[in-house]
Amino acid sequence: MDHYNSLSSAFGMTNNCSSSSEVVCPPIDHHQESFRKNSVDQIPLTPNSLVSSSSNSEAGGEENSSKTKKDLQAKDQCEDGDDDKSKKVSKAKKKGEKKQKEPRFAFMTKSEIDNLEDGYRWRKYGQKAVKNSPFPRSYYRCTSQKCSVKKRVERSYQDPSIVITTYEGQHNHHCPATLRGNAAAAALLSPSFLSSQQQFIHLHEQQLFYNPNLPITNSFYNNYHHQQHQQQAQLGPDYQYGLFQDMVASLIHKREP
DNA sequence: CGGTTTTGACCTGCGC
DNA sequence: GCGCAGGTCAAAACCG
Repeated sequence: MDHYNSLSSAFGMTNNCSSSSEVVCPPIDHHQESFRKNSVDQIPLTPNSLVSSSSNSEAGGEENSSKTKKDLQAKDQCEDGDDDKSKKVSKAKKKGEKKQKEPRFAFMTKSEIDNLEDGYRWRKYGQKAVKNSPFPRSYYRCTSQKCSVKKRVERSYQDPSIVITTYEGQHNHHCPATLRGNAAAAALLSPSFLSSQQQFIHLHEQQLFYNPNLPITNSFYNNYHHQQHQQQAQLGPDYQYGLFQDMVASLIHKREP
């Protein structure tokens, strides 16, 4: 299990990933059925501001309300009796305190399945059309109470075969799932209170562990590297991927004679 | 019947 | 200040 440790160290498995920055993932190429049910290809991703701004919004927003909702919040919500304006949830409270962003961790997965099995249980709480994309973005929250981890899932409009998953926050409980009959994999995952970044690493480490022949090739790495340069040029210095380079390089080194 | 998904409205942040 | 886009809420619908 050598590469296991190398991966962890490459990512700096200590909890301090720079806050408010979105970390992207390495490309790990594996087509064979891994311990997950999905066959996937993982590719790097983007930083915090995923969406660029432009003009046309096909999403639009049916603003012409059909009056339906309205009263819902007006009713039990305003117990204070303040201005009806303040209705809505008290979510944004914390006066003065600017809501800090949780560290995010995003990666791309080549899969026909949108919602990838990651061992945790999620409840969908929203879906939005994404500007310039025909594919909607789905919002999920961890079903465990007291756990505030969220994830977003969307399909790349550039390559519809790619699913972009963004985790936000850190689980404060054990992994409840059994990962599709693979008890060993579940066992590996469960003892941790992992950040989403760490979770991702664990997943890949497990995949590598159970699939020693995963094709992590130089050509794949080069392709990945090229993509990273493009992404960085596009997204600026916040885009972090140096660790991934190290990690992938280390994998190549270990696997290639 | 309880948990999950769907879906339109609302909130918030940001750029102009 | 306004408008847009992303994110969230919660009633209703759906499903086991």
